[in-house]
Amino acid sequence: MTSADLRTRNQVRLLRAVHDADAPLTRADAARRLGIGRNTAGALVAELERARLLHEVPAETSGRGRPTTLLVPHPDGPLAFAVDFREDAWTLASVALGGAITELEGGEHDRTPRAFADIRAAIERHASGRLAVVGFATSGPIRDGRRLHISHLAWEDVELDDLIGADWPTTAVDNDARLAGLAEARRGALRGMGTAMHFHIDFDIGGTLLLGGDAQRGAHNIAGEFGHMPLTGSALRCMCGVLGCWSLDVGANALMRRFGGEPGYGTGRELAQEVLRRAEDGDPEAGAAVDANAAALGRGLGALANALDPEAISLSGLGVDLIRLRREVIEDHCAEGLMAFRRDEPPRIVSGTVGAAGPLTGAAEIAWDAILTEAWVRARR
Amino acid sequence: MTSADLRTRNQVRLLRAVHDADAPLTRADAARRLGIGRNTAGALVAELERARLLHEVPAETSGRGRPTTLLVPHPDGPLAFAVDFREDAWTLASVALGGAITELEGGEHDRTPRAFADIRAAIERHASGRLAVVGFATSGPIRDGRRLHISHLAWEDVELDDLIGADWPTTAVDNDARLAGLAEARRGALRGMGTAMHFHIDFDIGGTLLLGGDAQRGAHNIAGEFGHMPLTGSALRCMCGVLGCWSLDVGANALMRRFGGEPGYGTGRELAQEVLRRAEDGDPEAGAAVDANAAALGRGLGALANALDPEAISLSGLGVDLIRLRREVIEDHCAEGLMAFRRDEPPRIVSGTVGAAGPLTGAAEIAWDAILTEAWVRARR
DNA sequence: CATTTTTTGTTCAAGTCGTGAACAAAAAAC
DNA sequence: GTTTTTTGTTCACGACTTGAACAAAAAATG
Repeated sequence: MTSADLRTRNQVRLLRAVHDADAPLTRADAARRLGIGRNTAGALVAELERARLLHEVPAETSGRGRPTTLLVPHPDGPLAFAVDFREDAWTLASVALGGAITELEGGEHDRTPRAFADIRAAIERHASGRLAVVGFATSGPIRDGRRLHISHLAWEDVELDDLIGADWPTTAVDNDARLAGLAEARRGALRGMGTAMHFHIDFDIGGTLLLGGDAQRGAHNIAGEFGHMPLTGSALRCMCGVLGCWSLDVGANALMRRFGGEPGYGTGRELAQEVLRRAEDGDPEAGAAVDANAAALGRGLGALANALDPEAISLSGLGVDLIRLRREVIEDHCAEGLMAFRRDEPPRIVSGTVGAAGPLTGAAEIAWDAILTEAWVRARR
Repeated sequence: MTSADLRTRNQVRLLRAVHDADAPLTRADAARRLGIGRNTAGALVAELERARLLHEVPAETSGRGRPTTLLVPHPDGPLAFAVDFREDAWTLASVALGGAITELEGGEHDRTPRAFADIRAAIERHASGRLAVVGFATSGPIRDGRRLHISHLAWEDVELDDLIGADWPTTAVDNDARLAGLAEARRGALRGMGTAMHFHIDFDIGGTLLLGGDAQRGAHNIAGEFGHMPLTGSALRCMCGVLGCWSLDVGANALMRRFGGEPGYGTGRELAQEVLRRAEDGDPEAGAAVDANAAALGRGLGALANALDPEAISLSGLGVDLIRLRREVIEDHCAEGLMAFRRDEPPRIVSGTVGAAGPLTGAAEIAWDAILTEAWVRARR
């Protein structure tokens, strides 16, 4: 590492600070935050402005002192696109430095890999020279970052390379639940935490362990199937091939099974919503089902907290409803699952604040992660 | 970060390379490994020699070319001490740069916190000006790095600060199972892996998740109680206060329960060894017990692999015996617990290679981690 | 045995970088 | 109108890594 690399490194740190801040940073602020002199900050920013990575606009003054400038994305700067590919629809958005999301287009799809062609066409419709990296969120595990297993679309071992081909822009792909967790860690309820977890509860449970603001991927990029641990003593066989998965007792599938629906990825989401609504209105049968769901959720969270000791656990999807309707049930059963000596300091269980935009937001984050590197910035100068 | 810090950073990287290498590095080797020029390496080493952090000795020549030097610990360089504090005994060792361990002293103790005074006296007997940091391995969770919970010594919430006082040398403390895992990750069976797990099986199971060669600690430094997740459907209540812990079915306590011993931390280790011996000799009852133990172990490992996707899982303690006697049982039940799509690529289950020296080795690693920092090296120059 | 090849150590000029100090600039407070 | 506070700018300085060129030391070659 030469002294020139030092410069690049500081520029990346500066850009990262701008990207991560929730309010625009002033130049003097940024200098303090990075622990560098105002002169150095000036030199860094000047170069970044010339590279069209950062733009300075006058900041409205506040308090005394010479007025400073706000560091904002350059109007001709790089953009990340983010794609949220769901089971029957997709969304394409553009994301500027700092994380501001502009939805560009969305569409439904026919559940065949052809959908990727539609998405690529949409990307091309909106792409300009400013497009730098596409972040892509999809459901299902993505083994080694290349092979898709989306069971409810009956995509088994679909090669990602075949789908996106060589003519796509630079792309960073990851799993939706994991990206939702990343979004909470970077811009939501888990911000600033060293150890945290996130779970998305839909038909079943997917999640991720978040360490220092990064989602863990595992050795084959398929970490996060927490729903497929036998945490609640179920005797049923899960669609994944294992006996007794936690997911059998938590999420829409568990509600459907109880109310006669066939577990699977069809219209069950409406049924689940209806059960929640009825429970909210006082229907005892629905209430019992929601109780059981919340209890199983809490029990599993307690077990996981013993092993991984998160500071907080955020939930999305049905988890938000369960917290709203049954916080106490979740927390009580979580406490029961906690080792006695931990019960005075249980993990905080919170609703995610990024909400349904989680996968899209997380996709934007991994795209910007690919941009905010020394290699990329060095090449841009 | 000024250019002077760049120098320190490179010196730390150099020292780290020397420490991590399994064979002494030559100066030219080190330069290549760090990607720096021979001239820079020469300057770095000269300064480190002056700071008594590194010593150069002529390397026996091999192949052609001008002979080079071997980078070895300086004879007056800093030393780490490592302590392994077990339930009834302790060991004190001295560890040089590179990880070479010299056992200094050991002793038994009376299971009261007084043991710490003995250990401190031993440290003082052996300490010289070269002692830099003491790494300390103890059983039981250490909440926030300060409060000990060693249930089988009936130490509940013992304040570590009271025990080691202000007059101890700089100390890095951590849990023994976690340090055993760290030892495997740094110098054993898990070396070089991005995601791996280690479990120590004694009376029950303790373990750690290893990411990029580092053991995860959690938000309150009490991560790793994987044994207290309900992975095997037990209906018993565990000593920890939770129903159905994995540890109830794996380890010496499970064997003792089966053979009439009272679960607890007494003499059960001999009983467990006897059961293993009898199983090895073909005793059917003992064999069945060992089978059950191995099956429960494998089932839990499969579940954890779904969630955390380790490349390999290493075992220590009884786990080594279980692998030796029942590898197939473990692997079969692990596969049953794995989601179907992962079964063609299961985590490798291996015996740890550091063995009983795990906690001591891990303690040495965290001590050297505290030395091999930019702040420490800068202060030393 | 002399020469060539290979590898490593050493020296030196060149190019960068961040710093700290001093000063200028611009606003608010007095 | 003056003082105080905060920020921007300039510049000399010290420190670092690099790359090239050359020296040194061993093995290989003939």
